[in-house]
Amino acid sequence: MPDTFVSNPSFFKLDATLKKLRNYWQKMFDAHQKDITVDQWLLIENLYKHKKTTHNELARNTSKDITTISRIIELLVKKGLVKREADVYDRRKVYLQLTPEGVEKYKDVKSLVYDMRKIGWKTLTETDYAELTRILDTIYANIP
Amino acid sequence: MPDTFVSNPSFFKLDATLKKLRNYWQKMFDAHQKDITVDQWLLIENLYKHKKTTHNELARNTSKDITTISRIIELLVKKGLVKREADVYDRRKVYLQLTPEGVEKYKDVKSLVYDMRKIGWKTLTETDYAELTRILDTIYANIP
DNA sequence: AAACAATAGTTGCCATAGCAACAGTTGCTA
DNA sequence: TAGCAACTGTTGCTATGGCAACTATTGTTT
Repeated sequence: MPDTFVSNPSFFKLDATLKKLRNYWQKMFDAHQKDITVDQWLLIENLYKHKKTTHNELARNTSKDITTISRIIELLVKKGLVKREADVYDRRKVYLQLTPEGVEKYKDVKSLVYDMRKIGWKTLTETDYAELTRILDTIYANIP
Repeated sequence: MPDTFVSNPSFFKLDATLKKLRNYWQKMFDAHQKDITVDQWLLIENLYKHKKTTHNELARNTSKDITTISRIIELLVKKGLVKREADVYDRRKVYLQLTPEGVEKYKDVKSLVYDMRKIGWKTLTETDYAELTRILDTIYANIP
C-alpha cells in the first residue's frame, strides 16, 4: 500500500464534502420554507418507502443511532408528520408511520430534493457515480 | 444525467461510511486510552503541522465551524494539550499552539492513526484512492 | 475625532451522534 | 412458576455542527 493512502486526508475529504452537501440542502430547505432538517427529511423519506416500521428498523435503514431516531421521531410527531402506534401483540414495540400531513410533506419536498441531487453530479459521469459507490461500499466493508 | 444519479443514495452512503470510520477510530482511541475524540485529534494534527495558528485559520483548514473550533480548543486547553497566546499587535487575535504535552500526544496517537488509515484501504488500489479524491473534489466544487 | 463598518472570538440555542443506565416487556430455562 | 436473559425504547450526559446575537477591538469614512 502506497504511502499516499496513509498520509492523505480521505477522512477529512469525506467529512468536508458531506458537510458542504448537508449545508446546501439545509439552506435550500430553509429558503423554500420546508421547515425540516436534512436528517428529518431522511427519516420521512424512509417512512414513506416502508410505510410502517419500528425505531430499530429505521435506525438500521438510516445508519443512525437508535437514540437519535427516538429524538428525531419525537420532533416529527410534534410537527404532526409522524404518528406512533403500539403493537397489539408485543407491547414493547411501537410502529411508526407518516400522517397524511407527513405524506404531503414528503411529496412537497421530494421534487426539491430531486433537483438538488443533480447539483453535486453535474460535471460527473455515470461511471463516476458507480466508482464512488463501489469505493465507499468497499471502505465500509473493510472497517471492522 | 441518468436517473440513478438522482434516485440513488449517495448522500446516505457518504454519511454511513463516514460514521462507520469515525466510530472505528473512536473505539480504537478508547481501547488504547488515548483520551481524545476524533475531532480533537484532527485539530491536534493540524496544530502540529502549522505550529501556530488562529481559530479562523484552523476553521478553514479543518472545514469546521468557528464556534466548534472555539469549543474543541477549550477542551484541549483544559486537557493541557494546547495553549492560547494573545497577539501583541492585534488584541482581537489569539494564537494557538500545542504545549509540550500536546506534541507528545500527537506523537503518541500518530502511529495508531497511521495503522488505522490503512484499514479502510486494505482491498483498494492507489487508482481507487485517486478516483475517490477526484470525485469528492468535484462534488465539493459543484455545490454552490 | 466621532461614527460606522469590519474582524476575531465567545455564548446561547437547538439538532444530531453515541454511550451508559434505565424501565418495561417478552421469552427462555431451571 | 420464579428467575433471568434478551429485546424495545427512553433519558441523561457529553461532544460536534451551525446559526444568531453579542463583546471587544481594529480599520475606514466623513
